[in-house]
Amino acid sequence: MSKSVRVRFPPSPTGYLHVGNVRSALFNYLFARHARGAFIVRIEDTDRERLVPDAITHIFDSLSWLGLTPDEGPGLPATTYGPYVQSERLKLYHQYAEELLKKGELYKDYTSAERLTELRQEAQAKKQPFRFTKQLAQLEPIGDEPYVLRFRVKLGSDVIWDDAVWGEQRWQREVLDDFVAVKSDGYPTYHFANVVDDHLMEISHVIRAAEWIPSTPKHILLYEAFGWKPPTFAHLPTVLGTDKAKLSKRHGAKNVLEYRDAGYLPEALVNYLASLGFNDGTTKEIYTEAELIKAFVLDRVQSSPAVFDPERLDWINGVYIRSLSLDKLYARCDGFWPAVAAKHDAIYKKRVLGLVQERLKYLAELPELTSFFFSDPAIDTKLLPKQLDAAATRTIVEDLIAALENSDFSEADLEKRLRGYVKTHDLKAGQVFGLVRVIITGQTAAPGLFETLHVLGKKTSLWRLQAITHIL
RNA sequence: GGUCCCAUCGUCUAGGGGUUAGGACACCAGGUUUUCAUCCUGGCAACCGGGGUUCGAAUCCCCGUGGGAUCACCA
Repeated sequence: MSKSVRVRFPPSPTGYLHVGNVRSALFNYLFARHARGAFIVRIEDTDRERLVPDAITHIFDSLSWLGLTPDEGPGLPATTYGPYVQSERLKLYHQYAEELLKKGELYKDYTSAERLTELRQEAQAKKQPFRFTKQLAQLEPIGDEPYVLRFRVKLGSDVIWDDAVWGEQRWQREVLDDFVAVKSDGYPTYHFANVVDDHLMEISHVIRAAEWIPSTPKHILLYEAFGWKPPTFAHLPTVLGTDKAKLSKRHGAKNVLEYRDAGYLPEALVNYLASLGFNDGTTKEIYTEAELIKAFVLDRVQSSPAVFDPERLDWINGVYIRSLSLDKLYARCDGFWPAVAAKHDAIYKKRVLGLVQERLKYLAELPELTSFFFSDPAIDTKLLPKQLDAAATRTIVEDLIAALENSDFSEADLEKRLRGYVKTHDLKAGQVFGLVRVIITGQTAAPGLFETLHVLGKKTSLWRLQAITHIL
């Protein structure tokens, strides 16, 4: 048995979890479960300026909605690895920073922000890549200005790692710059805190988005400076928007809770997200979580970027909605019914749901699909069959009222009477049914007519037919 | 611009020295049907280009092109 698998998902509470982020969380989760290892959530709140107050709540709500339950993390029973919030680990970072400072791996830099911008602009003007080195640093204070701790990148052999997804990666040290490890406010940067924590928490695999590839060499240098063994790195392909650019706010990159609120099922989102950059080599499309866990291996993670396709998500969600039993689906519909449905009981709503289940792509469509079951629709007379003039329409409606007056409103009887009427009057079924459909539902597209009338009931159905005669 | 990465239908992808290059979404057509949806059947649609290597390349190599990521006291 090799060293146990421990992976982590380290969100920063500077924003909400969007689908790109959560894909990383999912892959970590699947990898951990597959290997019977630990899935750890660590909050990286070292950017004090951009903290978003309710982001942490949002992040945990998102993970729990998707069922990505952490084994270790904030709010969970304490372990020797905790705490799992970086702002509570400051002493640790200072202690390790001190160690590197003594070793000469870190140095104090008093360079001002203005000076830094100036240097960058100069480099820009000369079309040279800007690379901060110790020669550029201001090693002594002029007054009482704050300093940062920079990591000294020494020249040497290339930094190499064997990425579990991308294969061997090789970086020349010349292109790396002396990055900041501890900021002037005393907080560590991502690079520093991340490495210290991953080591202390005995993280075995760092599975994160591909945008981290360029900073991985810095992390490796840090491991080297400490004399620590780096974890295995596995970078996940970027998730792109339809315009092929990295998914972000400007795509309206929806955050996870927005999908919840639109009535996507978590298992459907998980299924879809898992297919973004991973497949098991079969033609299987629909996976339970257990199947994903079983199938998930890093070997089969893609290195080419994947475009997020909302239409495919809709399809998968529809598949899941259709596969649910009526009771189970009903249980998920809370909060999605139109307001007018409130005064109706569960039995009635379930019957309605039964009629629209196969038409739903996501639950937020419920109101537009079902509102006429709960309140009389407004009738747009332009939707009535154009082949019939007002007089003919009126006659048919009146005949129909008479024909249905004695019906028991079972689907079978409804069908018998309506078809019978069409036949004896030598009319077209489509025309008459279309007419009734618009009168009853206010729409030209709706569930089956007999089922609809049956569920709606005799009183409401006849009432709607009668009402229309007044406006014809 | 520097560095790095990526490249099979519009999209997600399978495959990979010799295949009719497979599946799914979307789209189109037909069937079922009272509409819509579901369901069934069929169709459209791809190996970025050029050189090599090879008996043979979409597959391996090189170059080009295109796309992406990243170059912060943000993560």
